Amino acid sequence: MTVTLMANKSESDAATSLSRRERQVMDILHRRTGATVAEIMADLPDPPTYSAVRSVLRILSEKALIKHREDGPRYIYYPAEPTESAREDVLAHVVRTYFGDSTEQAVTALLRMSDVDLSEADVKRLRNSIRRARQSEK
Amino acid sequence: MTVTLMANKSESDAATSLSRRERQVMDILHRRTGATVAEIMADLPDPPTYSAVRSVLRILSEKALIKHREDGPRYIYYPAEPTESAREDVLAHVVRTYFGDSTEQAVTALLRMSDVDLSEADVKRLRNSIRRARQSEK
DNA sequence: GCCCGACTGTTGAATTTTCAGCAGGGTTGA
DNA sequence: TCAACCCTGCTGAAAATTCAACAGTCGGGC
Repeated sequence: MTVTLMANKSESDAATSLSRRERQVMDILHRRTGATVAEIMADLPDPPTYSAVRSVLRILSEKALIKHREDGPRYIYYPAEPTESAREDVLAHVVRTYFGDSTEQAVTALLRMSDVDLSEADVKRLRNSIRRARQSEK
Repeated sequence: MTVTLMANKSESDAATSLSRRERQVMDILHRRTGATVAEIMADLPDPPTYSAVRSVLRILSEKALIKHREDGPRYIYYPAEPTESAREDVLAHVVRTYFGDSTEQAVTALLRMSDVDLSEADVKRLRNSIRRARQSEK
């Protein structure tokens, strides 16, 4: 039997090992589920030049963190790992770092933040979506 | 009357504007709620030298993102903004970036990930903790 | 009292990240 | 068909980050 232990410091951190710009670009690609260079540039804080953006994209490609498809004359870049998969990693990181690994506290904070009132109806909806999600993954 | 608008791209990003090491160190400080240089160094991926860590700490101090108190002969560093406050920013960022601003989806993912079953008892517990949290903030 | 060890403050260099300019190729519209 | 434009690929430099070495200070044990 083989057991894989996650070293306490690594966390499979393709996540934390990115540079500032790299991370910003990845965020944009997840938010927009794909974007052109122009769109990325527009969304970046302190927008750099077109060339600068393309440099970051080249590096992300080399690291195999993004892919692109052609859309007429231009490229549309998107995350190599789909957003749905990345979600788990991100949530795990946040829960561990900011909530002492307590999922419950994280959920509480989320609901509180968003002024969700957790009425009966909401609970039912949550239950259903969780159930559906579980079903569809089998 | 003065109205402050949040530019759609800024998100008050003291968060996304940090360098790789800076972010890693901030994460560690939040996780441990304060740490010595030695502890930080031990937790960093690809641990650099003692001096390197201290450089990052100096920069974070200059940016007023961390403080320190003395503990006998050494310093204990901790985030200037307490973890509780930082939580909101982080969650908002994650929800926006990875869940299309849908808090509900984020909650669902969290619960699903952690195999929480959302029984009656759990719901009650959640309700209570939210209620308590709301009370105590008034 | 004195030495030893551990820690901080600072300086400057190596490395990485970020960036701009230029050349080449394809697409579009007249 | 042809020209203008937009986009990509690439190269090298500027800027920022990351790092190591050194000097000084403080506390603790002998």
